[in-house]
Amino acid sequence: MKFDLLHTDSNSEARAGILHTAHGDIETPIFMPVGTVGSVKAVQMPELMSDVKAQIILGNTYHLYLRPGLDVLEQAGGLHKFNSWSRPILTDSGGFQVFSLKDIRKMSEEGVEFRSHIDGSKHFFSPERVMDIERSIGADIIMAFDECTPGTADYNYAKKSMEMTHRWLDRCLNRLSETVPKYGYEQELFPIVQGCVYPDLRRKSAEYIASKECAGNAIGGLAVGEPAEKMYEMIEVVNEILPKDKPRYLMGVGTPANILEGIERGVDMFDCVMPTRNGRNAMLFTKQGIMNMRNEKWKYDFSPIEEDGASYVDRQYSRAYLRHLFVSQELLAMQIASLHNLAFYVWLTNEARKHILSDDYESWKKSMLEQVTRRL
RNA sequence: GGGCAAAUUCCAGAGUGGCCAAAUGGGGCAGACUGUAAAUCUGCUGGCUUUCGCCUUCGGUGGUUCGAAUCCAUCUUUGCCCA
Repeated sequence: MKFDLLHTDSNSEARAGILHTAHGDIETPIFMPVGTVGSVKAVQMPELMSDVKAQIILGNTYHLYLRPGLDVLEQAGGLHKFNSWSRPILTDSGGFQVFSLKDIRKMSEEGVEFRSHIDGSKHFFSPERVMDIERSIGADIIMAFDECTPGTADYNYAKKSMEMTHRWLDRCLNRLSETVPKYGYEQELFPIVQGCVYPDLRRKSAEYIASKECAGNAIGGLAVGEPAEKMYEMIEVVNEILPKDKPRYLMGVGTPANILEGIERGVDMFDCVMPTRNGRNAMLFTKQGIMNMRNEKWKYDFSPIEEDGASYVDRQYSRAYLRHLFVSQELLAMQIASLHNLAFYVWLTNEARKHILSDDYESWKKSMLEQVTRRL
């Protein structure tokens, strides 16, 4: 896996590059749709390819391990073949579930015991086990098993948690060195910086992660309860240390504004459930601002969803029609909204890339930021 | 023509003397959602007022009572049964 850094903006840390993987190239900065259980909810693969123009999607180790299970994935020949997504895939390790499923898991130095959210059964995730599972899933980029520390953690907890995540990283790397990919193409591990909102911890973590010289590096434990300003500050602290010649992935972020701010601070890759989840819940992100499609104000608005939107659905359907679909709880509403939002997110990062390459990212970002944060 | 039953706030439907502006569900309106336990969750839903509170409302009218959605009389409407 190779990363070509094409250009860095002269007025900020914003970068444009290309990440080469076994399943194709990824032009950065990029937004990666989340497909937790092997499917980007409410969106078909052909739509994801040609309408959203997604270059890479995510899967989740914890969820795929529980369903469909490793035997199915292995017999299918890996996740790419199973879900028929031929472009790159990244799997998150289950580290986020350590955070989001904190009530049904027990953590120790050895690893994490989850009680399945589906049937309550017990499953033990050690760093070694997670690497084996990610081998079986067969993503191009596999994330290290970490603890996603809550943004509200105190210093001592954050420090201990970070140190354990570092030890887990070593165990992940060891396990990977002892095993080989199952499906004949390379898999690269991205380690994850933690350290909560504490600059010295973040620096320490970034140094440790950088020292491993992995193919790419991730920043985790952000957008989990801390103020946005803290998040931006932590990105700056970390990106001063993470190598410039490797892609930087800000995990789980975020709003269009978060993404523009992240790019400005040198982040190359983003993922977030927001475009799909909020889309299913009737929230549309557009370059003019945010729309709640359930609102009565769209009832008689027969204009296109977004005149110059990034997807065909924006011109195919009117606001009044989409509102009708949401009010009627029609499945098509979620499909249209998800497709629209994902297309917008990918468009936003592609547009950022163009402006980085033409060296006017800062001025473009400033005007775009004003627009996307408006409420329509 | 006779008998019985019922009429409640947008809808359905509880409530049968004060704890009732009135349960619950639906609908409506608004908000939340950041490496997905989420097609989920939260709030509001008679009017006025910052709160206290006041006013109007349980088919119409007239009563009984300190007090009525609740009791009585009558009218209207609807449903069911018998002819």
